[in-house]
Amino acid sequence: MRHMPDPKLPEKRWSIDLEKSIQEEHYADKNLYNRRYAFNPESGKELFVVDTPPPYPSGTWHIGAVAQYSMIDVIARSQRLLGKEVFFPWGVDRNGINIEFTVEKNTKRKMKTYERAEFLKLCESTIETFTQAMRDTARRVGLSCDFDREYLTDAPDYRSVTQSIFVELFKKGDIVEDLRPNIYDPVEGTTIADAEVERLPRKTKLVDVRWVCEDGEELVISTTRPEMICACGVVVVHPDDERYRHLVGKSVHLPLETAGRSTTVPVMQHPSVKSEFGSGILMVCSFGDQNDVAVFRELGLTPFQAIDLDGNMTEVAGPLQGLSVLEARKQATLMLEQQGALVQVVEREQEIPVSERGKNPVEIILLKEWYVRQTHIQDRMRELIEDITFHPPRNRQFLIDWMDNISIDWPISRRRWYHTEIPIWYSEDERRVVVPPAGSYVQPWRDSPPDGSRVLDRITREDLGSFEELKSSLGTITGEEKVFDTWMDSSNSNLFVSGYLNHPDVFERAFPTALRPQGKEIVRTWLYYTLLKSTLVLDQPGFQHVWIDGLGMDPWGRKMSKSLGNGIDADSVLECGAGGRTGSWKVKGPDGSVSLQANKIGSECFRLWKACDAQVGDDFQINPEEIEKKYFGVLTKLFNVARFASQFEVPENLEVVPAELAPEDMWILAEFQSTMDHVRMAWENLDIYTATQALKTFGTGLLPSHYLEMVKSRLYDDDKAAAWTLHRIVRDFMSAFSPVCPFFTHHVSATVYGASAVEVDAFPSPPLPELNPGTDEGRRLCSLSTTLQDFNGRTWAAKKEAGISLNQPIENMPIPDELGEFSATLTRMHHLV
RNA sequence: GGGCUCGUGGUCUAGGGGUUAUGACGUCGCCUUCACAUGGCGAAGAUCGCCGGUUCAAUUCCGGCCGAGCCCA
Repeated sequence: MRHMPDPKLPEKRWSIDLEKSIQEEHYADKNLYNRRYAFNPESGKELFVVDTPPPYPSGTWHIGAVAQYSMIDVIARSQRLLGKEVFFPWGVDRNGINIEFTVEKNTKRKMKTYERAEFLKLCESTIETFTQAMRDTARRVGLSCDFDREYLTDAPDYRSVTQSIFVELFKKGDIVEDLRPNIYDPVEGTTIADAEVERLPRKTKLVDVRWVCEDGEELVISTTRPEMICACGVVVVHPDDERYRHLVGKSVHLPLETAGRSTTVPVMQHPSVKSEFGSGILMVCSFGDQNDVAVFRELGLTPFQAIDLDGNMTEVAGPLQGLSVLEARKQATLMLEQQGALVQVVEREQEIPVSERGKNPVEIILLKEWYVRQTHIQDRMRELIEDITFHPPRNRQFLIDWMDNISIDWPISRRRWYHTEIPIWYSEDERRVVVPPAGSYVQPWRDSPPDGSRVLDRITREDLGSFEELKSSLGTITGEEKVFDTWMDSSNSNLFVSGYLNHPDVFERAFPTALRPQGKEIVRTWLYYTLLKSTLVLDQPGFQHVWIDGLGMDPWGRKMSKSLGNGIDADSVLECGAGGRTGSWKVKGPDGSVSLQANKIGSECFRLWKACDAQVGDDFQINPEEIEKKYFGVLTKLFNVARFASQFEVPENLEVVPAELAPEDMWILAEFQSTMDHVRMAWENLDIYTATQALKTFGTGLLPSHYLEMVKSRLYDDDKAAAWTLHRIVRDFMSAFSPVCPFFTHHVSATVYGASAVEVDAFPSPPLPELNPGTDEGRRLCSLSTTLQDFNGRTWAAKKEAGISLNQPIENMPIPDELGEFSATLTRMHHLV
């Protein structure tokens, strides 16, 4: 046997250390990096802008989110491979109450005890350290973002867009100020949106209170909020409830003392009453819950303001004035008891609404706040989103469901600090407002209006003239102190990355934004609000495609959370195997603590796992042991195929098909072209799963097990056609596979073929179009594959049966007639006699 | 309490009205050493959550129930 040249790929196998050194090289050379991945709108290619979810830096990055980002990267890379000019932005969402909490916790001081400017500085420096950790993880998992164009939602350029959009919508009348019931967190002192409310189970006391009608009839009403009696506007019963029909129209006395209001309320009918709950009679207060809000609105009642901004009872509560809500509740119960109006108290489990971030029980109170009008535009939004392709299609339903529930406008003002400021000043008489010109970022709590600001009528929004001219007539102006809800910022992300305001020429070509990838848990917030903005501002659908992924779960299918102790750190998985260190994780399972171990994972294996293991939209279980077991072997196999190929000389020109291809070369090319056709279509459809599965099946199955075994001897004999076929397939395979494993394929292709797979900007074309799927010859050759695999398998099995090694001759293995064209090859391969 | 989604060998997963239900991991047996034991061949292992209905035929369609997840009240 003659000595074979050393393989061009020197490493014996794929390793995490190799992966890391390739990665470091990849990110170190900035010029090269930008040439590969930076957005160049002038390239002449079709634009494909990805509205990357800007992560919120809060210490560690959740592994489920990192997995999702790696798939967004796969999409970005696959679109580049298809020849698109991809903008894969890297943005970081840094506004918000979370960082305020972190600073409060770190310094053990409440926000409002600081100077506002001082507190903002603390927030900014704290969030910057978290941001840096996130940038590192982004590179470690291989994201090909345009990092030089990083945007931060707390930076002036981003905030100016938010402010400009506010001014625009205010002028159009789509943003209004109003005194309305608001969900309010009295502990944090801020309004919050519907979407930020969650429910926690808590024990509460349900008290049955005796009320007395004008005519002396007594009725019993159950309530968990006796302190709200002072804000009661009406007592209601169900229209079908025979028991109480006679009460309708009567007046009942409030069972507690109040101040400055009528001491009786009417009894009316309302269908929202649950007749089987308690006595079936409901007191409606401003505001015990959302249903109360609806009843007040529907019956046209004037609400009372019973709770102030600090969460204390107001004047209307009479003797309870000044008490906190909880104290007032106790006191009210006590007073009812003393008056003999208390029938009974029952302890029960109830889900109470709390703020998502502070976990404080929220109140619904009347406040003057800023709102984005949204109820009037739902029908138009529905029409516009028809044009958006959802991946998977069924996840469109999450959005529709949420939209079905929209009944009130979106409150966007918050009484917090580390957020974008509401860009408005009020005249001394409060009838006029000053707004800044488009493109500027202002902080009205400390700045004066900049040049170019306009004066508007506060109610009619009529433009009264420039601020410079009218300045003296406004009196002392007051800057707005409130800020925006963070969704007001992040729902501009697609506009921002598509060039809105900043790059009008790009925006024209890039909008609707090609792709919004995100998790399904923020459909009702991020996706919904973004689409709302696109509708209000541009009357367009915000996106061409929306790709909604499932959630990362623990190995038992449960949500990962701190309280369950079942979290897995992203970096530990990506670094598993580096420097020979193994990974081990202690995870709390349903039956106690479980120890998981893996030897090597890294980014390529991690990405391959996510690409192969779950379809988009499905929740996925994250188990490092399984990731390694199921997918590291695939990398090893593919690496070995490439390494094996790399010992044979690479033909001068891989584009020119040799004249003398053998039948098995034609066969594998037909199979390869069929695979590649599937892969190309899958990449076009943003279908990562199908593309990766097809490549994996071909690359670890037919190619090595059957084709390589068939042509080995030809390769050793220096057969040019076999070498050409193998190299052409390996090279193009690496290109098609590069979106999933960019560093792996880069290494192989750059080392063996001198051109990196990550730079390929056209999907590899089939070398023999006459063998494409759909052609007769292509179909014929592919149809032989089953028979061929079956024959090879039977032969190997027969040798095993006979106890002989694979390179021993074997008798009585007739080659099936269909495989006639391969008979010489098969005879030589199996040593058939 | 409501809505939506999901429920396929031990584990994860493909599929879809019709003869023996896909693949992977794991398990077991055997093989090999001239690309690859991080390999190859083979075997065992599923009443496709449960109960009804539609149908000549359902795991696949419909309804109910149970379980999981997300969201809402």
